[in-house]
Amino acid sequence: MPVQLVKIIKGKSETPLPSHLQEEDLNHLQEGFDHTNKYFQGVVILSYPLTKLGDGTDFLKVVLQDLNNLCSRVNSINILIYGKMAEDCAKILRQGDTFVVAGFKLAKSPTARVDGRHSCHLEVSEEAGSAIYIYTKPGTTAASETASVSVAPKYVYTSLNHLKDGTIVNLYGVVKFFKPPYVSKGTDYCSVVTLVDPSNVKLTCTLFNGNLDSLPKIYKVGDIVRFHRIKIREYNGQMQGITSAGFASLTFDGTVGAPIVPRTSSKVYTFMNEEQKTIEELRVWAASNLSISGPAAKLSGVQPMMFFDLTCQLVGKAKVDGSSFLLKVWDGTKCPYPTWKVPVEARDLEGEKVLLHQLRNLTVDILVYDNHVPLAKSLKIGSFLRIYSIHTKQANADNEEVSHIEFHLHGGTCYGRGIGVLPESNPDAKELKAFLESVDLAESQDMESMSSVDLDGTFSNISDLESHLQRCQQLPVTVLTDHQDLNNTELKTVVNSMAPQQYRIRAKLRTYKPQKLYQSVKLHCSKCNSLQEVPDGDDFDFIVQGSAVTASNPELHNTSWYDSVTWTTQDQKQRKITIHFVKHDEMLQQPEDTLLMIEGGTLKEVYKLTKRFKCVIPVRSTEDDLELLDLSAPFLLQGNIKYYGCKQCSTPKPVKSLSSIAAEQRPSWEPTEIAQALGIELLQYALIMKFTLVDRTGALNAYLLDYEKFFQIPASEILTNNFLQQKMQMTMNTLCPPGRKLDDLPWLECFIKSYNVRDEMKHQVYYQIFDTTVAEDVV
DNA sequence: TTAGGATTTG
Repeated sequence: MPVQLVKIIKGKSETPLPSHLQEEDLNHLQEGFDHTNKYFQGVVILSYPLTKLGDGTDFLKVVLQDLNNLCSRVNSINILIYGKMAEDCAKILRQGDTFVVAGFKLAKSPTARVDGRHSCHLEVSEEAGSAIYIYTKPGTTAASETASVSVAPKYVYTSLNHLKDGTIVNLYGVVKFFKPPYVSKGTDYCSVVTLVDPSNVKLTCTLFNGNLDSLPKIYKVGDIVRFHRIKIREYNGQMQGITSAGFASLTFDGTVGAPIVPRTSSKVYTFMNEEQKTIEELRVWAASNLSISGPAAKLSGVQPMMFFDLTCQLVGKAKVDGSSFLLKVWDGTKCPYPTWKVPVEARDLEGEKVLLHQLRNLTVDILVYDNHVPLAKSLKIGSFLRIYSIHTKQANADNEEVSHIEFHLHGGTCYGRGIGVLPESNPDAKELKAFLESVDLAESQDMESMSSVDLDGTFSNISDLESHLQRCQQLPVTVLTDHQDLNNTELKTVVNSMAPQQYRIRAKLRTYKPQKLYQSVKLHCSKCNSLQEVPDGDDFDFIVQGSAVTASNPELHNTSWYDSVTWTTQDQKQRKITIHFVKHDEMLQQPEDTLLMIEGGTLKEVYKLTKRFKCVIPVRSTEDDLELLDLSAPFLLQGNIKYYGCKQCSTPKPVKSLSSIAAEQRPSWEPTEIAQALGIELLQYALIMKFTLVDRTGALNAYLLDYEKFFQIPASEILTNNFLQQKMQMTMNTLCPPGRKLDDLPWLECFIKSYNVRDEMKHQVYYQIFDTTVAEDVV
């Protein structure tokens, strides 16, 4: 406790000084005396403003008067306070306070002749192990006025709803999101931490430090942190925390009832009963107000196409190439799928050879990329890790019969992707260690006993899985939604017939394209039948930025059907943003029912608004109305779906055409309705795939254009919903199980139509699947 | 300085 504020109750302090300290007389403050375990006490008669030295260190000069030597010629002495202590003292010190200093260094005072004070001065700093006690009378300082206990910590903590731009504060918070420290592009490690507290306000902090150890030791969402001297700034209209000089943190397990042991790199920190209470209160609050169920999984529970956090032990590591690095880890459980082995040179593989061999069926290879490589390289074999947001991917190599699962830690830090080292004292590391010690390696090497795995909870043993596969071989995995009365036509007959015609066929899916299913999502115009790629965010960003150049026309603000709000961003760019909230019955509706139009926002701000409001339409001003932006950008955003219009078929109308929908009894703000009002031909999200179908007579390629009917997954949601991508992958694995011989593939029942495509050069017949859906028990 | 939460497509 380097600086402590003590309140005097009835003339007495309730916290006596440590018993080993003895008071030193002013006259004994001379060079050559031993001042260890001594303290000097005086009354503050003068306190200079806090300043900074040339090297940026905070500095405070205080003059103390010795009340025991009031009659002496020299009865005052200069105290020079450096660093954090100077800053802390400056905050709470008042003239008239009693000031106790211990652990000081004594030096000749260069100003003694001029100021007539003691020939020496005392130098104190936290680094020197000094301690300062400030005794104050009730009502004389701001801190003591609010203190309700006899010992008030010197630190004042600001709740997250009271943060002000440009201040340096102390605060507590529960971790809602974090990126484990990673090597930034500058000189430091960086960690991003989002906190929340009972005021329900969030604060995202960006923390830098050249020393990994100085960043908060956060291991999971729900951990509780105490930050000292964090700087608050406004960024993009929101408060942001950033490390300032002297930043320090403590981190605590967020579990109610767990021991309160601060994790910190700093040797000196204050922590008192009052603060224990704060932690316990935050734990209780978080338990009922914060969802902390992370995407954790054991290797036994992994699925293709998922992102998860893995707590594991490092068994081996190897360099792969410049941008990737291999980690071999295990968690004692077995992955239910064959896992890939990254080929590396034996001499590049670090780790105990015997152990690597023993655990070969239990370790998985995780390939980490780009910014994670330096940290991965530095990991020690045997250490316990938590790897955040590992991606599992299903793939099959050309020479493999069955597909395998790959584990990737992609580059970047989205969603907290990264690697954290757990100390052995960490409860999760302890639990894992105990579990790993209990694993019977002999059993794990017996593949038979390990193969009765629980595939996504559907099959409890291998015979269930087999019978499911058999079912797939007997009953078709796709069914017709119409035309059941038709007979099947063999593929040879189909291929040899004239187009256009329609057929019912029974065939096997030998292969399909694209293999990367996300690549099958396109935008389709049902009017001109054109297909186009889904634009990426960069195009949108470019258009949004371009539109921000047009100033909002104030004459278009606040009409009969919308209210307008304009503000200027606090950042250097001083951008003006205007939002028009569409009203209903002259009233604003609940945000979740509200359509708004935005001018001058950034892509990020647009996305943020879609989280809260039903519809967002980016617009810009003209002389007499608002208009949509270029149609390469979405004209409408709902939730995380972006709606686009066909450039060729749309004739955009002024935005006031929307007022008719706003006037409806219950505006539903359906995209089709909005598009129609705005003269937009809505592009529909569709999955486009090419199926190579075979039967005993022949083969043909048939196209599938599916909005939702075939896979029973809305195509519009595939790109933004990982679960749906996973579901689609599983369906494809049933329709076309990787690594199977043709005989073992399941049957598909499809309805197809043939059609002619002619151009000047050639004539071709194409086939398209329709009126077909994946069987109910396959989805 | 760095990053400024909001998955890659190796």
